[in-house]
Amino acid sequence: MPYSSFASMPCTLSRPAALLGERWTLLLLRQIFLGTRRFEDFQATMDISRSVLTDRLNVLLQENVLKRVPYHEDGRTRHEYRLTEKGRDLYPVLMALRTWGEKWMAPEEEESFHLHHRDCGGGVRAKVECTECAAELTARDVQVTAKQ
Amino acid sequence: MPYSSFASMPCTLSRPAALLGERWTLLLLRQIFLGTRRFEDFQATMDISRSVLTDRLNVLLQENVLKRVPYHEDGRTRHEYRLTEKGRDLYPVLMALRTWGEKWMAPEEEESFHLHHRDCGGGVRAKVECTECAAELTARDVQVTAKQ
DNA sequence: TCCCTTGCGTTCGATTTTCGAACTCAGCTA
DNA sequence: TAGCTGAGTTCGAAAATCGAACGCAAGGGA
Repeated sequence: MPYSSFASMPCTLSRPAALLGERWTLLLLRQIFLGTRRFEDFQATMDISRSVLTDRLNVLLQENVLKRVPYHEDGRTRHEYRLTEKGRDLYPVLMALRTWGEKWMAPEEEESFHLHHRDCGGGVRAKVECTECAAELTARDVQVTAKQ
Repeated sequence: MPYSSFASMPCTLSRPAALLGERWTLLLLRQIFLGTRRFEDFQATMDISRSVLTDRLNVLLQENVLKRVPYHEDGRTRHEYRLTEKGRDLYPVLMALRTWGEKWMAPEEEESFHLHHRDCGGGVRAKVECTECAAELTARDVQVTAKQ
């Protein structure tokens, strides 16, 4: 079973994991959420090779995580990469990574960006919760049952 | 800048992203959360090559996401791989992936596992919330400011 | 004692991915 | 006309991954 075939496994976790578990994809999404939209800017800020950048952008376009949007500059039409609704919905994944990174991989100095809620100025964190009782859940609170 | 150097960037998102954005690592963690603990079982369920499996397990051991725990079977001592507290804390990341996968990549048939809260039987989902007002947040509700 | 099995790796040559540098191409601009 | 710029494409070299075979230590059975 090659790595890519996880993309077709009947598991709601393994397919996203196969997509985002490709080299550069998570870092690319991080840049996009930070506002980067153009090929040259991805190349400059991440220093990814151009061919791999092309490939990753195309995969995300195909998966409908990104869309190409035309814009005008200096009188000519170009395209930029923007998140679709599906792409914007990946925000909790990135925030879960950040929340984890802050707790467990933070260096001595503090983080380089501050995130806060526009309305109230509070901090931001990812969590898992029960859809019924709204309790915060850890792996131990969750029972896994194979579907019959 | 090679891919691996993101591991040392002063960003609480890019370091975890560089770690989990390595091929197989997310899928390996998925198996571990599902209860797989032994080398042979990882090999059998994921069909990853043995050398890469060795490498990924070692990276996760080094990062202190996993620990080796001795156990006895047939009178001899062996080791299994278990999550540390740091590793268990990755649960929200995996659940965020799953929540996204369910919404956006679910095939016609339903998922192969059911997850539910042990105490009340409710469903499980990942979300991002404000640490002050507890509102659920999307990317648009969050302001990013560079730390000065 | 000798041989077989098991679990857990390591080694190695072949195949895939990724890398970096150069090249292409279209549409301005001087 | 020549040059510049954004957005790729191409291609040979380097790195990562693959599958299959090998190693090895600790039982168990004959």
